[in-house]
Amino acid sequence: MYKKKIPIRTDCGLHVFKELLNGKWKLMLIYYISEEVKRPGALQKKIAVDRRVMNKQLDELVKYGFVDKFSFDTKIPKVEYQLTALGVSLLPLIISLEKWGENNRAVLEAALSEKQ
Amino acid sequence: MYKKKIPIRTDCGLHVFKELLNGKWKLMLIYYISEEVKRPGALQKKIAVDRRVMNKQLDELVKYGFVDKFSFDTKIPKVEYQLTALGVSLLPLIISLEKWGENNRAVLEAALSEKQ
DNA sequence: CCGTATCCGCCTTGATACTG
DNA sequence: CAGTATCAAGGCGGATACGG
Repeated sequence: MYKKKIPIRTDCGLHVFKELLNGKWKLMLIYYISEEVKRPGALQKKIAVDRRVMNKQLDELVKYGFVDKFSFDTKIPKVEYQLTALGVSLLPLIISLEKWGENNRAVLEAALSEKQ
Repeated sequence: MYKKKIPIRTDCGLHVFKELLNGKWKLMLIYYISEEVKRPGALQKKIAVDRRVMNKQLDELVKYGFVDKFSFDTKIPKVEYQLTALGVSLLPLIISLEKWGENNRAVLEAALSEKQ
C-alpha cells in the first residue's frame, strides 16, 4: 500500500490496522501459524509465495510484535514461528474477514469476469 | 496492492476481501457514507484525499456493488452516495477493525518511531 | 532447510491544472 | 460543485541465483 506522501494517520483505527498489516500474505501467515503451521517450509507449501517475500512479511510481523521467531541452530537449520498475544488478538478479525469473503466470493468472481 | 503476477485466488476469503477492498480509503469511505456523509465535497473534507483518487475508489465501490451513486443534474451539480446491502454488510467488520486499531494504536506509533 | 542479494515491472497514490 | 487528463514517484510483489 502506498503510504509515504501523506503522513501516516495514527488517529484512525482503520489506518493503524492497515499500516501494520498491509502486505498480501500477512493475515494468511498469522492464520496458518495459529493452526500450528509454524515452519517456513510448511508455510510456503500452504501459500505458494516467494521465499523472500514471505520472509519480509514475517520479519515485519516479528518487528511489530505479532509473532515470535525461534531459530534452532542445528546442523539442519530449523525455524519456528509462534503467535504472540497481539497476534492472537487478530484471530477473531481474521476469521470474520475470511467468512465475509467466503460468503461474498461471487462478487469478486463477477468483478473479475467483468474486467475483460 | 500488487496483484497481477499471481492469479487472484477466489478460493480464499481473505483474498476476496482484500481484492475487493484494497485501496487506502475504501473502508473509510464506506464508513463515512454510513454516517450520512454522502456527498463528494463532504467526504473530501472528512478525509484529506485527492479528488481523483477518491473518485476512483468510489467508482470501484460502485462497480463492485458496495455503494450506489446518484447524480442530480441540476444547475449546481450534486452527487450523493448511499450504501447498498452489500456495503452495509461490511459495517460490523469495519467497526471491529477500527476498534482493534484504536486499542493497538501504540503498536503502530512504536513501529513508526523505531523506523528512523 | 533456510536466508538474502539483485533485478524488474507496474500499480497505486498524489499534485496540478483545466472543463462543464 | 464535480470530474478528468496528465505527470511523477516509489513501494511492493515476484523471479532467479547463490551462500550458510
